[in-house]
Amino acid sequence: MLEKTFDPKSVEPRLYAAWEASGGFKPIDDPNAEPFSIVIPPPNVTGSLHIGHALNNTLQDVLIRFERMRGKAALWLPGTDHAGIATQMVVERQLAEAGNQSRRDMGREAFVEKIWEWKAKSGGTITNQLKRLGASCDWSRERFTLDEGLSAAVRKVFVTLYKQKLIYRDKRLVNWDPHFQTAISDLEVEQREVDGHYWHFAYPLEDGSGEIVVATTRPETMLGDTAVAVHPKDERYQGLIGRAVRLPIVNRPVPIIADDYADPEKGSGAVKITPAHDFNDFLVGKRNNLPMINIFDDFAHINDNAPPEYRGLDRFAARKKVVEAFEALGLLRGIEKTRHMVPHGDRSGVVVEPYLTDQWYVNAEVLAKPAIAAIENGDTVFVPKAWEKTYFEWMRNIQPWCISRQLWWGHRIPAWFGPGGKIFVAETEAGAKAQALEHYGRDEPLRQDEDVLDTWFSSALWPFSTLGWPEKTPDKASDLARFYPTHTLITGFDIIFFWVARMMMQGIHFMDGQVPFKRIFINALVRDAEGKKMSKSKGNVMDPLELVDDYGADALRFTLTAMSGQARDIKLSRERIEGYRNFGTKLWNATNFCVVNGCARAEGFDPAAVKAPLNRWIVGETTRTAQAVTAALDGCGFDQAAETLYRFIWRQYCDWYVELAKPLLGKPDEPPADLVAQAETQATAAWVLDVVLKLLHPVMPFITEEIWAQTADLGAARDHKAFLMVARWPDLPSSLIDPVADAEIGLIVETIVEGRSVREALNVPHSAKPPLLILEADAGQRAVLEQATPLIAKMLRVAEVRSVSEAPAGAIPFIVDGVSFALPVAEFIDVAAERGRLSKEVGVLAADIARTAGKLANADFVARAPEEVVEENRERLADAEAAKAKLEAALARLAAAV
RNA sequence: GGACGCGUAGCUCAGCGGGAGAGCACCUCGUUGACAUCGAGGGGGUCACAGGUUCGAUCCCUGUCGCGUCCA
Repeated sequence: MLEKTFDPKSVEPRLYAAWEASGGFKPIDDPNAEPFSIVIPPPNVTGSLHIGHALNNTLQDVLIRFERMRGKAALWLPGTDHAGIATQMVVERQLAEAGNQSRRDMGREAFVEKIWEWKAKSGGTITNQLKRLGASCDWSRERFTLDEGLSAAVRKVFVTLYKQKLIYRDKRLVNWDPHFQTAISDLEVEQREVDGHYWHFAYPLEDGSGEIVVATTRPETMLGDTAVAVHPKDERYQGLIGRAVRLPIVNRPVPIIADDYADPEKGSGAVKITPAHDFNDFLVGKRNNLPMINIFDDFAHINDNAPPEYRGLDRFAARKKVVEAFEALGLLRGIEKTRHMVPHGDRSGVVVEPYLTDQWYVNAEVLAKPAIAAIENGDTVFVPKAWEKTYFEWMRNIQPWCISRQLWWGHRIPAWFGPGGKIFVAETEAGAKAQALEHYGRDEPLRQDEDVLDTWFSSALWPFSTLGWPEKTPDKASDLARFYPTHTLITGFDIIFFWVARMMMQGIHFMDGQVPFKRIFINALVRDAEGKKMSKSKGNVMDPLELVDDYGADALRFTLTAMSGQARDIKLSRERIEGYRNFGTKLWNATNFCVVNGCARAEGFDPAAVKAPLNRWIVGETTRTAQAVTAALDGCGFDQAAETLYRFIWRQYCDWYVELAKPLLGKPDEPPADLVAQAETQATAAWVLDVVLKLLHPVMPFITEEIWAQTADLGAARDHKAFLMVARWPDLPSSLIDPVADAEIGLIVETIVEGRSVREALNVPHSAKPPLLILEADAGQRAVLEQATPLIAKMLRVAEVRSVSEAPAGAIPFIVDGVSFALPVAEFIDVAAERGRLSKEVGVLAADIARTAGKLANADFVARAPEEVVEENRERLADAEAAKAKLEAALARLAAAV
């Protein structure tokens, strides 16, 4: 007897600890075992588990548990990302709250020390949360992007790419976050739609012969304007191209140039060009050799390139002042309200500035070429395939990758500046000094670049840096040799560009052309029940840990797995999770039934040798299920696997097998007539349950492991006594499927279903136990039905199943699989209801006959459709006509009886 | 503006060339030998719209409308 219900709260922590202690999360040592590896998308070390992580990591765990059970050397390598800005911000905020010195007062070294202290104390939050979800990561191999090994990998990659001239310094526009005073990546920029204005400014022509009107949402940038552009074909301005306007306030002449960028349809058709503060204008500036005047400092305050009265002003104050100045000068030609997209730093929340600075860049175009080819030729495949379009789109239009960040938390760039601005790049300071000595012929002071690398730079190396590179190399016996390339990457589409693509580039470049993973599974994005992206500000976040508390990890995992349909959003609701919690309970209760009814493994049980049709049927259905689940998981069809298991366990095993098995099993204190059949059924039920536990384990590891343990001592010992987690995955041959048993049980089931439907439709009382009469059936069907009398009697609540030659008056007819039944319940019959039921049935059949007959009358159909389709329609027609004739006869009898 | 995707039962979604399914919700009934976190039955859909291809279209193609995401 099991406990009344499964209690996740007590079981989950106990089992997780036991699993981990057993060493079962580590790949098996067997050198013959096929390696199967996954690297985790490293969550930010500051992170806490949100529902997206829960989905992503559940799917990874499902896959790794599946492959582990299939006997592979399965490695799920976990770790966290140092997450430059996010982490620095968290610690800065904590310092401020505690009233400590600011980062700048404290100095770089002390501040970084503080971050490490913070990491030691709080950095493990998310990994502990993953454990609550059941994630079977090999924690002994856990890595951190800033640990010593990964830092060595970063330095080696940087130096190598520099030597190959694939890393270089350049002055370009970057996304500048004035709050953190650093460049940030495109990924860290969030476009937000905000209310704004178009200010229409008149720029007087230099010769005083007129003016040209430009519109802008950013008036302050006019302080850095170096041109006005018009479209080369815009007839209105043909005479002005090549002339100049005098920039108000600044009092600087700037040329009127012709450039395709100016859109004649927009506003006046003329556009002001500020090359140092707008990405489009920057390109216009490059094309036209315009000066680039930077008007901001690192805080986005106006610098000395602007007139004195503007210097030091914040950009928004400057905006106001510029507009006022235009108004005062009588040059403000209009203000128009608008809503437009404005870039914000996703961490700081402030408006990001395009800012002209010196930064380090990776020549991504060169690295992208083999990474594109790898997808084109199938070395790596996307699942679903459609995502490769997104990948190609970006990779074929790739821009130089800005990798330097003006932060303190991260990998310090291994570059040293010497006198005269000479740069020495080396993995160590000693190396740089040696280069400098050679270059200058004497010791000169070197200053290391203050900047750190983009966090994504180290993430891009994750699939090989975590496996021991560069210390280990692919040709030696090592994790790297064994587990690279990894097999499947499971991640979200939001980081295809920023992470997936870059791992492809770096992996191929540094691992002798070997791709970092053979398959990329892109999981859906989790949204709330309204389809909104979950965010704290919307207040619609669902905390996975709270859901685990309320329903157990298995229920959450099953829900996420079942809803993980490809290329689609997941709208999560508590009702759904509740439903799958109930599913676990159902399995628990079914197990309890088995236990109470003596179902136990039999020594040497052979599923192929069972005799009873019911048992042969369930063995076949179990086989189908095992095959379907295996195929689904093999192809990342997680939702299909979950769906298949749900249907089999609930709708077949519980609803039908267990119910139909009851007569064979007898009651605990009342043995059935056939002890051989009883024993066989007990053994079969236990066997099916063991298979089911294995198949369900990857999705619902806790409850299955617990049931596995609770049933460990029932009957013969299992082939292995360890955890279910490392049991052998079922591999059942199709020969276990018996079409004869399928047909027999199918007939019984359908008879019960139809009979019940008829009873309910006519309101036959539960207490009524009429006989079930067989009017017409072939000999085989008759034998099956008569033999199944106890089953049908119990489940259909009939007294007996008997063959008769003619239906008594008032008997209700129904037809299953060509068998004609009658239920004599004259005393309960509501004639009108029955007439309605029969007429409706006849109507449905008549419509079907008309459609099918019409089809078969179409010569083209008969000639062109496949033979089996034509045949199927012929059968359908014949069956429908036969059934209709019988029901019409019954209808006639009903009329006669009244 | 460009690219991609999506419009199937009240809701969330499967299906994707041969007369449409599930879960939840809803209605009726039920203390039947594990399970009320349950069981039995039921209602409910011109598969967005319009053309086309085909013997046959929810499924393939084109267009329209609506929605979403990413990139400008």
